[in-house]
Amino acid sequence: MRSVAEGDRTARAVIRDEALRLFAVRGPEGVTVRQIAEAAGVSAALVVHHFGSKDGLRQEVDQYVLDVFEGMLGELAGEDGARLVEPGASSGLLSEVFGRYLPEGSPLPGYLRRLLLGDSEAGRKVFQRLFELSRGALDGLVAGGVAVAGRDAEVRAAFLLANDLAVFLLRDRIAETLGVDPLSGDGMARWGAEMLSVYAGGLRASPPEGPAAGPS
Amino acid sequence: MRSVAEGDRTARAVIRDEALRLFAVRGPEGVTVRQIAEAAGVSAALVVHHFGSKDGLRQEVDQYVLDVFEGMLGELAGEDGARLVEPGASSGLLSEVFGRYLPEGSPLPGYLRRLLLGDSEAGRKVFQRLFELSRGALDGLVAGGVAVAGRDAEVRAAFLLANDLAVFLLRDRIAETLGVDPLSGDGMARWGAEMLSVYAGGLRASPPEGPAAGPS
DNA sequence: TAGGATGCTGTACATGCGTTCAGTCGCCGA
DNA sequence: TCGGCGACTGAACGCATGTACAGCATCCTA
Repeated sequence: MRSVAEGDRTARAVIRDEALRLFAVRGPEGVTVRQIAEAAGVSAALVVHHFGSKDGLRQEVDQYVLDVFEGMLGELAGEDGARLVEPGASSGLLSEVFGRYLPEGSPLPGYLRRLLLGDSEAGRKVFQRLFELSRGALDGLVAGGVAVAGRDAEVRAAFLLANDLAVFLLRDRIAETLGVDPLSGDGMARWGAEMLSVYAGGLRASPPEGPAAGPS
Repeated sequence: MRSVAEGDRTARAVIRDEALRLFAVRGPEGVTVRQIAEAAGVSAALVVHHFGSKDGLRQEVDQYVLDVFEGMLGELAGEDGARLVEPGASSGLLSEVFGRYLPEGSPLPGYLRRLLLGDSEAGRKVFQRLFELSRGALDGLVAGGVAVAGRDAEVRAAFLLANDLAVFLLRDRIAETLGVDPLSGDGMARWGAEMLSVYAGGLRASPPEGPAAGPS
């Protein structure tokens, strides 16, 4: 038999994808080689055959996620950063990217979450890249007159990025407490409205009245 | 021998404390019973003898952390919530609490981090409690005229809480990228200044000039 | 059409895990 | 003083893990 299973992906690709899916949910430590093999419909020995070891597989999945993510961010690069704080924007940069490029149940967000919270080299890269993006977006906002650099533009950009990531990292907790998933359409509208309101005028300012309408 | 080791803590307490320390760094899954026993200077069998099982130990550590944390929050309850957005405040509620009640190298923040990010019942409780605190603080700010409730006070409180937790959850990544630990004295001053500036007047507003001085 | 390379499997092995168990030591109430 | 009791240990058990290995089937090449 010649390595074709599950459509036309090679068995190698199927293993990689199943590993990605399982790693995203339970983390590499929480998943066994045998479980990955079963999910991919192959033997445990084949996993080792293709990737050398479990850690080799983990590294390859890391790299794969990095590449896919970079591809998504690359498509975004040319756009106007000022969209971020404009009417109708989503509840953040990441939600925007995910909502646009990933299907509903994609394991990528979960995997990236673990990457950001762990201390892998891949995680550092992702954060560094996001920070550069945030830094650039802030510059765009300043150029557009929508924001000022503040006394410390680096810290201000990091503050905005951290706030953005917070919704993503605490999604489940927020959903439980608020009763609405902040990354769903409904949740993004409510979260985004408050976020934009604060960013536009601080805590003293009221959000606009109309549904999901931006500051004049 | 009568169960006295490491000062006057019982062996049981020593085991609990060492487990807390190790769990905070590597997570319960990443620590073995034998490692906990060695760190506590006892046999692995004694760990099981006192706590029934590894999971029993984990549950007890969870409860212990919950109690200590609740004690810290209780002492804070009577204070004026408006302190949060006032000049000289720290870079957030949690940093404030930790800085005030915990010694430098305390494992508690790390443990709480894992609690908040995992999906344990204890984690849900902690977040719920913090949300109530945030909700109350927002009410205090509104009463003091420093903020408005917004169109959706629940979401606004969650937004403020999530932003606060973000610094805490992403501490390492931020420190690497910015070159300064956002929870150190220096980092808190810089982070807090930008945070307060945005909360006071939005992204269009500049932070004040003086070092760590608040809005007029 | 021979033969080597490649995809793939079942089995086996060493290791480390959580847990059990029989037994020792020292304290304390009767 | 003695008998029970709780703290505590070393050794062992069953199990799951990551990995190595020998072998089988299929394909590509010469």
